[in-house]
Amino acid sequence: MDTANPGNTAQQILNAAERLVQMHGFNGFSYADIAQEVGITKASLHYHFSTKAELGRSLIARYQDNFCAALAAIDAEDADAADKLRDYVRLYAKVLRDKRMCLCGMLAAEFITLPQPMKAGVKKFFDANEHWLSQTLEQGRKAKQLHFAASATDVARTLIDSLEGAMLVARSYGSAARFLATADWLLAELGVGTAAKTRRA
Amino acid sequence: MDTANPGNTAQQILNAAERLVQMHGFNGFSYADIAQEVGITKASLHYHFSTKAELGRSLIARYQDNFCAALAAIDAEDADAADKLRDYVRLYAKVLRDKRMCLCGMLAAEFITLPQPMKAGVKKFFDANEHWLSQTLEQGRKAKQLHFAASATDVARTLIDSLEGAMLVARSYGSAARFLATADWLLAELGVGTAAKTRRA
DNA sequence: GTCTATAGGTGGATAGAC
DNA sequence: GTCTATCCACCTATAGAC
Repeated sequence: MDTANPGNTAQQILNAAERLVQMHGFNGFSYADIAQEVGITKASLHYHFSTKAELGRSLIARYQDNFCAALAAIDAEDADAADKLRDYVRLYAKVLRDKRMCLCGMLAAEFITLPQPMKAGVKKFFDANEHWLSQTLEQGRKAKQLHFAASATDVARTLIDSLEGAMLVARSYGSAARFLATADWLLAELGVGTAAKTRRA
Repeated sequence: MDTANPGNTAQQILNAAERLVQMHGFNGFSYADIAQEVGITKASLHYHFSTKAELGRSLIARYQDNFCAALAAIDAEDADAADKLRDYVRLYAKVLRDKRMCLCGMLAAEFITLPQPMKAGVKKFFDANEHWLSQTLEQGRKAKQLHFAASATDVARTLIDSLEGAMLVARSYGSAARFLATADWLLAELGVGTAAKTRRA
């Protein structure tokens, strides 16, 4: 959790690897890249993560943990389903601001080439997103704040698919604005305004 | 164009490379993979495509040509904007049926790592999609068949982003049905029913 | 146009000293 | 925990015979 702590090498390795996967893909970086960024040799990396597959597995696990914590934080902060969805989109936008792709979106592209444990991790991430979104959507529908005809699960999947795709394409144009435009359209279709959070004052 | 023609080696190479990129990514295959599939040596590949970057460039160019031809075929067959959009979705679904990702969607994930000419080609592909969709959407709106509040360009971008993302995620689940569910939801939001084509007679 | 042979580099991974 | 040294498989690319 502490990027600046020089003692915590494993976390520094994960930080570097995470950035590299999100930027270049799992097949687009090497141990040499991480070694240079962290400032140790390739050989030393194997002490912390015996194989690249094991490093990849750890990477997804940490990403999922952090993501789920962020979702819990949203639930703690917002009572409103519409506010929650807006903050959910902000979570994606924050990743894109560093010109990164969602870790699991990137891995989804390379899915076929991944070792089995990583494949399972990627699906688990999407499943967790779907679960949280479904609940949030259902909550909003019951409160007559969100409006949609399909099942909450189907809409949740559409949101995941579309937001991941919006990140994917936005990176080719180097345009976070393009991502936000698509995100706004999607939320608008559900009845969520794009302006600042609804305040009850 | 003729997969079975044994004389047309360049096309066979492109066919193999296209499949490999769509399945594994540009950084996820090698000349050895193509050589095996086509049945010639690695060295012979360089006679047809001097470098991997040049092969990638040719790949995108052919893909774009075929795609634009498919769009022209849709325009020739359908008068109706709703029918055109349904056929557009079918174009994507057809790619996914072979468990492939859209070539340029895959390359968008690896965008940062691509040689410059390939980057330009990927953008051109998305731009062509946007142009065709914008026109089709505008046509449908004028005919009061499609309904949307945003600009045709913004909706076109949302459709591209969302369909690419739906392909991306669907591949992790090995589920074409998931792609189709998202595609149907998107079209439904524009007022396009998911049932068979509208027939006038 | 396709081959053999090979160059020159980089991939992940290991052994063993410190 | 980190290092040096090294292995071997694989990468893209080239030279030159056929």
